[in-house]
Amino acid sequence: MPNDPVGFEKHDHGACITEAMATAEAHCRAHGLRFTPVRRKALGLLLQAHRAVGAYEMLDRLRDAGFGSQPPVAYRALEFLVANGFAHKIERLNAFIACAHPGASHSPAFMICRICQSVAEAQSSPARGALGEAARATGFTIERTVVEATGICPGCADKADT
Amino acid sequence: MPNDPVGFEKHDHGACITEAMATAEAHCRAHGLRFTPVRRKALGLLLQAHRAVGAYEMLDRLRDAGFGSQPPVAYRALEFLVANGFAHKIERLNAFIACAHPGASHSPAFMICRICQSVAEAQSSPARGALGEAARATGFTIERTVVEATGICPGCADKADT
DNA sequence: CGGCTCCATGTGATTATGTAACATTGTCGC
DNA sequence: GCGACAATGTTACATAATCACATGGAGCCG
Repeated sequence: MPNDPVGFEKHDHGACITEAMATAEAHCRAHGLRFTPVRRKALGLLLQAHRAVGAYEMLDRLRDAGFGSQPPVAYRALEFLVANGFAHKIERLNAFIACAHPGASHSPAFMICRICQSVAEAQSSPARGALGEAARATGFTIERTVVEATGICPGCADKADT
Repeated sequence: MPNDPVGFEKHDHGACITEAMATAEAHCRAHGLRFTPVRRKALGLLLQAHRAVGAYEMLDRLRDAGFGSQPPVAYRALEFLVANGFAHKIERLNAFIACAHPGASHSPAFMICRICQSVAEAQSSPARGALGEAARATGFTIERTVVEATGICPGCADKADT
């Protein structure tokens, strides 16, 4: 597996982590949610990794950090993060990634590089466009959408050119 | 599990099956593909079911029909159908469904009812819209897209009104 | 025909992913 | 403190998917 850098562009990584944690912290306080140690650790790990992380990989890290060692430990923490918009599940990869725009209104779309597995998050408005039209036409009520594109990220495209 | 009718509208089911099989048949002949008994049976089962079918459910039916009883049997047949556009994988459900528009250019979008699990297929053009814009902006090359909306189908909305 | 190659199939074994159920512990409001 | 409820931990299990290797049939070439 390649995959260390990610997101297609460079970040001030440390700052982006601290900020995301602070945002989550604030959101939980504001909404009476319990941002417990496992959940905090799980979000920290996702932010640190800065890529899509499988539930069982998360479980390993959580065990290393002294938490329980059974699957539900990881799944519950991830479920909490996803439910509250701090993370997203990438269906194509059966993996989870920290949200890149916490707080934003959120109908995310993802671009997944099939070479290096990196994932970038963008916004989408699926209700507009062909899908929304089809939904209105048939009487379907959209509650949530998954939009995931697979392809080649700029970094891998460059390497391939060589 | 509810789920017998599906697709949100009524069909002439028999005719739609025969036609889809014929289309597949023709496509294979034209492209030198081998439309073998397992593959034919698998497509038939998908069309018959007219809903999303898991790989292991497919395996059961194939075994009943006298084919092998190990997972690869189902996965290989499904892989063939998907690769050639006769079926699609619904990532949200880890299940497969017969293509509703075989032959069409194909960038499908799905509407999945969270009550009755029914699935309808629509066309999408993800390259236009917010996602395409983001891809162009970052230099990402889109090869394939997954677009899946979950929500409530008209049938279940009616029942809920009661 | 005989032999070759390629692809498809069958099978056993294993890995990966995800849930159900239930006991225990901790937190919060009263 | 006490009752209600949320969160955690663990056992066990269910579902989904892949690897590796042997067998068998279709088509080609000589």
